[in-house]
Amino acid sequence: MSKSQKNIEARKRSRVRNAELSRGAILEAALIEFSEKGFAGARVDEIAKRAGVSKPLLYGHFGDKDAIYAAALREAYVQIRAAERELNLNALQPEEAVRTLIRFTLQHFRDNPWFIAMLNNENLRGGDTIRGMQDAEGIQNFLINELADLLARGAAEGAFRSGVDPIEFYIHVASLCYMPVSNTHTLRVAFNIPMDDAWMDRHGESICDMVLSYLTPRP
Amino acid sequence: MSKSQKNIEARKRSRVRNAELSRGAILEAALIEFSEKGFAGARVDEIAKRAGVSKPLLYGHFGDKDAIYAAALREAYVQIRAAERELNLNALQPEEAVRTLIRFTLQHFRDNPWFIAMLNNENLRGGDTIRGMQDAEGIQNFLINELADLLARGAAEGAFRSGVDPIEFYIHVASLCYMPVSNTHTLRVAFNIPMDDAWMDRHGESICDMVLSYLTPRP
Amino acid sequence: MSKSQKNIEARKRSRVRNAELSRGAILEAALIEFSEKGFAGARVDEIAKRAGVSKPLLYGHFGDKDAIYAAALREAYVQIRAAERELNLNALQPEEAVRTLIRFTLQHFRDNPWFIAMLNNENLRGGDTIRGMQDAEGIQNFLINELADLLARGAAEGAFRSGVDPIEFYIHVASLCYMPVSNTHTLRVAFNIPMDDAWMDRHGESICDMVLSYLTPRP
Amino acid sequence: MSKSQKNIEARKRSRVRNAELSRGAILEAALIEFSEKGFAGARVDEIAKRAGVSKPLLYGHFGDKDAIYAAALREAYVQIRAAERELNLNALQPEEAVRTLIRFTLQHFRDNPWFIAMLNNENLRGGDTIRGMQDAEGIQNFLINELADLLARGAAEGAFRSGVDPIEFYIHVASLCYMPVSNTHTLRVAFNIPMDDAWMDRHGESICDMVLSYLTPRP
DNA sequence: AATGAATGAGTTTTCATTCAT
DNA sequence: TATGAATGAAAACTCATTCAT
Repeated sequence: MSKSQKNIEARKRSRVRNAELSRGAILEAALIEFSEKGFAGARVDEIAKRAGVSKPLLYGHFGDKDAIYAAALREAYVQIRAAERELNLNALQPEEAVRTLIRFTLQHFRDNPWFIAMLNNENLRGGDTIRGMQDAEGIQNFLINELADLLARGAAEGAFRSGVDPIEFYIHVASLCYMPVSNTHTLRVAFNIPMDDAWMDRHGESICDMVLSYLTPRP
Repeated sequence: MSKSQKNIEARKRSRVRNAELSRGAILEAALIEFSEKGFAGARVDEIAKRAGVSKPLLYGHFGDKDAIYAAALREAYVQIRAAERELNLNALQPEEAVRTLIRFTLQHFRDNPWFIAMLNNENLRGGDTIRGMQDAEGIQNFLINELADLLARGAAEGAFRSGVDPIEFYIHVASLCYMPVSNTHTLRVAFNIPMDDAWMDRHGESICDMVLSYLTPRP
Repeated sequence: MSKSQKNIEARKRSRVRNAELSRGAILEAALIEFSEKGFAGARVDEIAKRAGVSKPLLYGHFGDKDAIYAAALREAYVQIRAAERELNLNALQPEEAVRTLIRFTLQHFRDNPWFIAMLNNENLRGGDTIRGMQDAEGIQNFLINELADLLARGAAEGAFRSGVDPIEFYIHVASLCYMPVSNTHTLRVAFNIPMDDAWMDRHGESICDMVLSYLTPRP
Repeated sequence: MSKSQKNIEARKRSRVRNAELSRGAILEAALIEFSEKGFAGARVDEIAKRAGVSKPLLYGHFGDKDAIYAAALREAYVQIRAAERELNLNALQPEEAVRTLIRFTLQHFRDNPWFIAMLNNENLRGGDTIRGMQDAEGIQNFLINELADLLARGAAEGAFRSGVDPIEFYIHVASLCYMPVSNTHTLRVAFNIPMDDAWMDRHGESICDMVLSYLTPRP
C-alpha cells in the first residue's frame, strides 16, 4: 500500500526542524498505518517510527489517536480529490466521457487501495469522524459538477436519456467500481475467480456496457 | 447491529451444561462483537460477557482470538446463505425475478449490516482468514445456480440478451446494492444526502432500471 | 525422560475402574510431568491427560497440586530405592566394590534423569515438601549400611584407611557422580566439552581414581 | 537469597531517568526472582516491583520473560566470574593453593546460593538458554587457566602427580563443593544430618583431603 | 467411581499517553 | 522544539480447581 511519502523523505533529509514538514510526515505515516491496520489495529508507535518523529512531538501536533485518525481521514480525501482534478471530461464526446469516467474510477480505486481502506474503516466506525469534519460536506462537488455538465450535454445531443440525477448516477458508477476492488479477497474465494488485472479490466468494460445501456435513450 | 442470539438466550434460560449451546452462544456473541468493532477492536472479554460465558470456556472451545474470528466469519456466511435459500426466482417471470433479486439483495444488506461489516473487515485484513477456510470456495454456488437458470430462461424467452455471465452479472448486482449500504456514512456526508429508507428504496428502483436496461436485448 | 509407566498402560487397557491403578497411573504421570517441568511449570491438565484420567478423579485422589507433587516426590524415592537394592557389594573385593558402587551410582543418575530433576526441584523449593514427608528420614539407610560394611571390611583387610565416615564418604561419591549429570548442559557450554557417553565413562574412571586414592592408606 | 541490589538502591535514590540504571535494577531483581522461584515460578510483576520499575519499562528493555531470564542468567555468570578473579593462587604453595581453591569454591557456593539456583534451573530447562548465549563458551577460562598453571607448578615441584587434566580436575572439585550446597535440603532429610555451618566446614576439609590424596604422587 | 463443562483469579504482554530534561 | 524514559490501564491468554450429572 505505497503512498507518496514526500514529507517523510524530506523530513529525514533535512536537518532543519520544521513543524510543517513534521506534520506532513506524520499525516503520510498515519494514512499508511490506519489504512493498513484500521483504527483499532493502528499503532501510534508505528506512526511515529514511520514518520521519523518522536511520540511526544506527534502528540504535540495532533492531541490524541482520534485526532491523528481524523487528520489522516481528511488527508485521504484531500489526496484523492487532487487526483480527480486531472480528469477532464468536457473535452470528450459524451459516451467516450462516460467510458473514461468509469475506467478512471475503477483504476483510481485499484491504484489507491489506502483510500478504500480509509473509507471502509470510517464506515465500519459508523462515520463518527467524517460527520464531525468541518469542511467535509459536499466533499466531491467537483466531480458531481463535471458529471452534471456531462449528463446535460449528452441529453442535449440525444446521446443520453434525460432526467438522470448526477449524484444517483455517480453512486451507481462508484458502486460498480468500488465493490470489486474493496471486496477482492472475499469475492475471489466465494466465487473462485482470479480477480487479477485481466479480470478487472474485463469487468471494467462490462461496467461500461451496463452504464451506457442505462444512459442510452429507449426508442 | 442486532442479531438473532437464539443460543445466547437459550443458554441463559437453561441450567443444563451443554457444550453445543455454549459454542453457539459464543459464536453469536463473536459475530456481534467482531462486526461492530472489527478484529483489532473486538474484545474477547466482551464476547464472553455477551455470550454469558467465562473466558476460559471460550478459549477452550476455540483456541485464540484468531480462531474465534475465523469461526465467526464462517458463521456469517452460514447464516447469510441460509437466508438466501428463501429466495425462489424460478416461480417468477424473468424481469420480475430480476427485480425481486435486486430488492432482496439490497434489503438483505440493509437488514444484516453485520454481514457487510464482517466482509469489509475481512477484506481490510487482506482476506487471510477466508483464504484459509476449508469449505469457503464456491460459497455462493446456490445463488449463482439460480441466477444462471434465470438468465438462460430470460434469454430463451427473448426477454434478456444472451451471453451474460452469471457471476459477472451477480457481482454487478451485488456491487450496486452493497456499496450504498456499506458506505452509507461517507456517502451521506460527501454528497450531503439523507441515506434514509426512502432514499434507499428509490435507489433500489434505480438499480433495477439500470440492471434491466443492461439485460434488455437491443434492437 | 522415559519412565516405566506400567500403571498408565495397565489402566488404559483395563475397562475395569480400579482406584489403585488410577493412583499408580497418576503418580507415574506426575513424576514425568514434575521432573520435566518443575513444580511451577508442571500442568495438572497434562498429568491427567498423561495418566488417562479426568481431573476431578485426580483431585479426588490427591487433593491439590501440592499433594500430587508430594506423592510424586515420595514415588521418586521409592523407585530409586528399589533399583539400589540390586547392588550387592558384599560379594566383591573392597576395591572392586568401590569401583562398582561408583560406576553404578554414575550410571544410575544417567539412566534416571527424572530422579535428579525431582531432587533439584525439591532443593530449589527449599526442601519444604521432603521435610514434611513422614517416613523420609533415613531414606537411604540401605545404601549407607552396605557402605559401612564395605568400609569396615576394607579397613580390616588393610585395603582402606580406617575412620572414614560412611555418610560423608557417600556424599563425596554422590557429589562426584551427581554434578556432572545434573549440570551437563551448563558444563558443556562453560567448558566447551562434549559431555557425551565416552566423556562420561572416562570421567567415571577418574572418579574411581580419586575416591580410591582417598581410601588407600598412606605409608 | 540476598543479592547486592546496588542498582536497585541507586535507582530509588536518584530522581534522574537513566536507562542503564533501570536496566541494572531490573537485572538484579530478575536474578533474585528467577533464582528463588525458577523460570516458571518467577513473576514478571514481582521483578518489576522489586526493581521499582513499571512492567512496560521492563518489557521495553528486554522483550519478554524468556529474554529477561536469559539476561539474568548471563548476569549470574558475570557476577560470579567477577568474584572468582579475586582468587590469586599463584602466590601460594601448590598444596596450600589447592586448599584455598577448595575452601573458596565451597564458600563461594554457600555465599551465593542464587548462582547454584540459576544453574540448576537452567539445567532443568535443558540448557536451552545458555546454549543460545553468544559469549558463553569458555565462560570459566580464567579459573581453568589459573588451575592449569597451578597443576603444572605442583607437578614441576614434585608435589603433584603429573598428567592431571585441569578441566576434569576442576569438575571434580566443583562437584564435591556443589552438591552438598545444592542438595542441602534433601541430604539433610535423607541422611538425617544437620548440614549447618560446622558440618559444612568439616565437609570442606574432607574434600581437601580427598582432592590432595588424588594429587599426591604415589611412590 | 467417574467425567465433561465451567470458572475465579491470576499472568504475560501491549498500548495510548505523559514526564523530565 | 524535541525526545528518551517511563507508566496506568487494559488486553489476550492460562491454570488450579470445582460443579452438575
